[in-house]
Amino acid sequence: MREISARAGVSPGLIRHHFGTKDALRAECDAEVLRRYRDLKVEGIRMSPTETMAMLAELDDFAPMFVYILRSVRDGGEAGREFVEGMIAEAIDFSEDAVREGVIKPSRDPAARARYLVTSALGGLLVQLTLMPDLDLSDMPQAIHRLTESIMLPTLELFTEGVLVDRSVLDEYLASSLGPPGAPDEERADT
Amino acid sequence: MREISARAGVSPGLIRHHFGTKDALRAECDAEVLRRYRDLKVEGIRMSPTETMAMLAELDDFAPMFVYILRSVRDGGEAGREFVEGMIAEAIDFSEDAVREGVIKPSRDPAARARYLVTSALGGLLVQLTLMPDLDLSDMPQAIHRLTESIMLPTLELFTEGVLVDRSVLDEYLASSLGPPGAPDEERADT
DNA sequence: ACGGCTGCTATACGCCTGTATAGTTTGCTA
DNA sequence: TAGCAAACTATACAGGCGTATAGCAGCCGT
Repeated sequence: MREISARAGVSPGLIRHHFGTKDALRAECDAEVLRRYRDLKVEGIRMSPTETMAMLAELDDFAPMFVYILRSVRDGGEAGREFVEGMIAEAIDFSEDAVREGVIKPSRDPAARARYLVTSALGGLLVQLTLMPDLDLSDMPQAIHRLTESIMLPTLELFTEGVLVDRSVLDEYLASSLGPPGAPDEERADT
Repeated sequence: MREISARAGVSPGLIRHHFGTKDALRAECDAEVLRRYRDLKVEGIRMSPTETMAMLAELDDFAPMFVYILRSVRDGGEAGREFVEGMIAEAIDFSEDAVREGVIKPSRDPAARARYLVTSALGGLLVQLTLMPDLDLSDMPQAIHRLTESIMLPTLELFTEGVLVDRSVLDEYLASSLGPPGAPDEERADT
């Protein structure tokens, strides 16, 4: 609180006068960031979550917002969850279109794949950022830029070629979990 | 400190008496966990990082250690970094062998791929765990079990089939970043 | 039996944090 | 210009934290 007020150039009491409690301030900030993110998504052209993230990170204007979101995710608050679930929902929609357009392959469980891809991308970024020894908020955009670059090649390799040489592991899994082999691409109902 | 001592059933003063400062205690705990992890890796059969993580999470004996590690990674301390870098190093070795044995495909940048795969897997797990609304340490093993299960299918799909339908994106990237097409900067084993 | 060392507790100090309250300045309007 | 509400400050209070100090019980070699 005191640090926030100091950075704002006001006394600590004032921010309490305006926002009430600390949690209330946090809630308002969360709502504001969520709102801006949604606006961004609406006004922009249809982008994959990965593209959106890259854009958020590159543009200096959005960088603070981006680190705010990453922090929210890391800290596990309600805002973080909302953001991630939002991205997953977007990813599901986006994949559906992309599959229809013949850009990406269909999945046996599109929702699970979207969740997996979003959390992996977000989490991977988060881990690599938190493990950077000295990370100043000022060179955040640059750091993320370098990161996305170093991730580009492995991602594209994995996304177009996979890693495994043959299908045996996948087929074994499908056989053991879906019953008879050759079963249709149907997600199994969890008990 | 007080909570730790309470759980240990001793007075707060005692733990300070034995360990000195709080950071010293933390350092000893970090070292101990790192040591146990290394022992585990040495005594065990050669496992991929993913297998190791799954095992860590499933066995109730190792679950506390596993959440300790995850927390360290999330909090970005030295221990977390050491752990992640260790896993990456292991993954590099492991992939080398697996490539040699014809199990996984070679990469244009094996180190980058290993880093990408480890941080994604770890980060994805971390994000999904963090975003679980009510997470008790007692049902941690179960939570991780469910998580690994929900991740299994997308992972296998992605690892054996990829997501992209054609190679155009990858090829464009390779062309633009490596100069003239067909000029590999590292060993290149095309399919 | 006796110092002395070790394991251990009780209590308090100083610091930081979020919060509350009283008082002061500023700006708008009657 | 007077008055009043809103913006803003100064200061204090309570709680939690890591830490420091003083004291007590039990074990040990001599």
